[in-house]
Amino acid sequence: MATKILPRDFYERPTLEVAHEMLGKWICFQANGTRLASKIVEVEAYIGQDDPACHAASGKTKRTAVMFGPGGHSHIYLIYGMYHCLNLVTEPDGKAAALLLRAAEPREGIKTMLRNSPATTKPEQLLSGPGKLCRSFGLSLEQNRFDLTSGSLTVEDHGESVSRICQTSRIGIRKGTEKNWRFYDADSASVSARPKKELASTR
DNA sequence: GTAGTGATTTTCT
DNA sequence: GAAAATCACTACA
Repeated sequence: MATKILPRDFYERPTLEVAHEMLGKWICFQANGTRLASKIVEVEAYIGQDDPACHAASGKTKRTAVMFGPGGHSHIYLIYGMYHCLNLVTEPDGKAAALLLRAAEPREGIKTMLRNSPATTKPEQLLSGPGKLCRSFGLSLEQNRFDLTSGSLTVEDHGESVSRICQTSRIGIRKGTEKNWRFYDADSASVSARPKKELASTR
């Protein structure tokens, strides 16, 4: 199966549509000659216009500027001072929206990922969460605003698909939990499912 | 086994 | 000065 990098057209469509099709695609990153690749199994949609949880909801800032630009770019930022989150910008230029990659299944470069995450020993748990995903990939603010169509960070179609897609409320945010914009592969062991906390909205 | 809390830095008000 | 889309460790049953 020939692999192909997703064109910018793929991203510049309605975010919820892209989110659905993003599951099963591969996220790939080349670092120091090592190729890392993993299958995306969990994403969340953040749409600036009608989403109180989106960082871009309260206006365009330096931090969220890339979300207002054209789709097909990476948006990485630091959360809670210690962890990074990787977003894929969607929608055409001028509309703020992005997909947060929450979890993936390791496919290539697992050895390197294990070295990046010493506390994690099981491969299926290397990428079971947005913070862990970035740590295992070695992503930081250096990779912010990368072009996903022509850089060392890309999303590819390997012909894999997801058998069952679940749609639930989002996790780990304090506003906008009523939006059911979280999508994940129901059959994957790498999903960062936390059923008990999903029901409890307060913290 | 579940539940609760601390870590740590970038960005915005 | 405060918040932020998280994770891992500790305590206790």
